[in-house]
Amino acid sequence: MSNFDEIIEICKRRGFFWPSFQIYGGSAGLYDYAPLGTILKENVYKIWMDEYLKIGAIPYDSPSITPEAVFRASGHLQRFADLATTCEQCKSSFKVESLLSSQGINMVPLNEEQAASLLIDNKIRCPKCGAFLKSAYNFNLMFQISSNGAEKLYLRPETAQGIFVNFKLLITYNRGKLPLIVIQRGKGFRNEISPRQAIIRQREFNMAEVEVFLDPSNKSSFYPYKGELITLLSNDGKEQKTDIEKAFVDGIIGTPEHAYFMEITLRIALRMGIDRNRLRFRQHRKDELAHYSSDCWDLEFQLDEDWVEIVGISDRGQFDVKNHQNSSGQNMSVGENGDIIPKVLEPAYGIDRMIMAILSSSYNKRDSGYKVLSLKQEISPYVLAILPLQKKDGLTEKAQEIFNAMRQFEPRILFDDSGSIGRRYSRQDEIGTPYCITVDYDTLSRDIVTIRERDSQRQIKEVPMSSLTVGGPFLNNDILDRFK
RNA sequence: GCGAGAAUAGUGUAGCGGUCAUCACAGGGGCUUCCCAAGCCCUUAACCCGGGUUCAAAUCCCGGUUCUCGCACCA
Repeated sequence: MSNFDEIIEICKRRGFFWPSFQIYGGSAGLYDYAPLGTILKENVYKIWMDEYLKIGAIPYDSPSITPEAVFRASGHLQRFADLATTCEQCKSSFKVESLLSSQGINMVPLNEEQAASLLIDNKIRCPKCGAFLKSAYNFNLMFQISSNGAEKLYLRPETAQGIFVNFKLLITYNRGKLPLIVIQRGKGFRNEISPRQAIIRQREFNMAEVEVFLDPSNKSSFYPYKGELITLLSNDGKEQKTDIEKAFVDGIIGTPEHAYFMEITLRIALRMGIDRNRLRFRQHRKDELAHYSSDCWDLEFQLDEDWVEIVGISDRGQFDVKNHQNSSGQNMSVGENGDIIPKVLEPAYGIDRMIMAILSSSYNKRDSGYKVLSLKQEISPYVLAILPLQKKDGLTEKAQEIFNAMRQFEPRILFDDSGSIGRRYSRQDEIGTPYCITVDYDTLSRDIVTIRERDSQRQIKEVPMSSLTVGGPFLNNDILDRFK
């Protein structure tokens, strides 16, 4: 089993995520977050939101269902509904548009019939086997949904458009000031041809997007501040471990705001517990840029042999705001003279992939072969488990009493009295709970407990019960400093 | 979407025409043990779905679904 497979096995067995609708055979590319994964995901979102609120971002929440007009303006309608053809002889599939352009025909067919007749009229052959291509079909990556009105509706492939269309309200909310940072978490939907690798490529997935609106004429308000060290792979093929500020000064990263948000992104990933040594920023080649993007740096995570994109930080320029201004007729310019169309930098986070990166970074095996998720305290579904040493002599009742007191101020807490104590420690290790409190005979006689730390397996003994059951959140307790 | 392989308890698996469907782990209950998945006993729990072949199908055949791996796709 690969590292990835082992993590998936734990996630299914312990309840981080499960394939959806299994009793009816399942459905490709859809996953449920199980109980532990649901808490973990909220913790991930919280860190993300915290870091952006810190720098003055304003949050937003728009619908997943989106009318066609929005995607006509954004360019998604054309770019998402590619016309494709399949060779009847060798079964290979191709984009009609790219076949035509390779023959010097620069036409974009508007529908299936037109695409088919273009193929036939120009006697286009299959690049693989040479057979004539005769038919075309619509290859749509957006989910269209039905409604009782005439208007066509789609499930959004990114949350961004919900922000762009309401730019005017948002900039007014911000009292007309640029820069403006708007953040939105939510579901995105893409009709992936072949969903793969559990929660890595899904048809419905969790995103967290940031739209940074900037004055295109002004000097940037953002400048890399820390000089974080990370591997950069630029689109000229050069790879180097460097600091981000220096990379900007050296011209590897094009703009100071791009560098700044790369640093923010790296900080978020590290705070979540993603392994720095398995991260890199990779710049998109010109030919792989999205239709709205002029430059893009992805934060990628190494999962077994593959590099997986977990965040894309894309320079969208004035593309979206301009398009929506033109299509809607609404004036979206800002500034004292009303003549500024803002440009946009977009850090877009794939939350499911970040979760996979977190789990993979945290996964370890002890010498004994038992598995541990060394999740950061902020991220782990539960921070604490209360365990009676044995199930008799009133230890369970005493442990229950402590549990009931502590859960008043520490909701991420578990109680477990089944099996042996060692088994219970292992169970908590496997779901990443950083601390266990053991209730033993000394607790009964002297009101003291033992705290056990997950990664070191070290214990602090003789901790007065009252220091835990009265007061604030468990993680704020000074006693935990003794594990450092 | 194509090609190849696969699908059996919660998880990982054995069985490859006739089995009370194997085993391990996990789960529940008990005995034992006062600190790291020990041991013993009991227990819950599965042949992806539909059709066909056959006296008899988890097993063979045909569809579908899902998964894995390649190719393609990833705006």
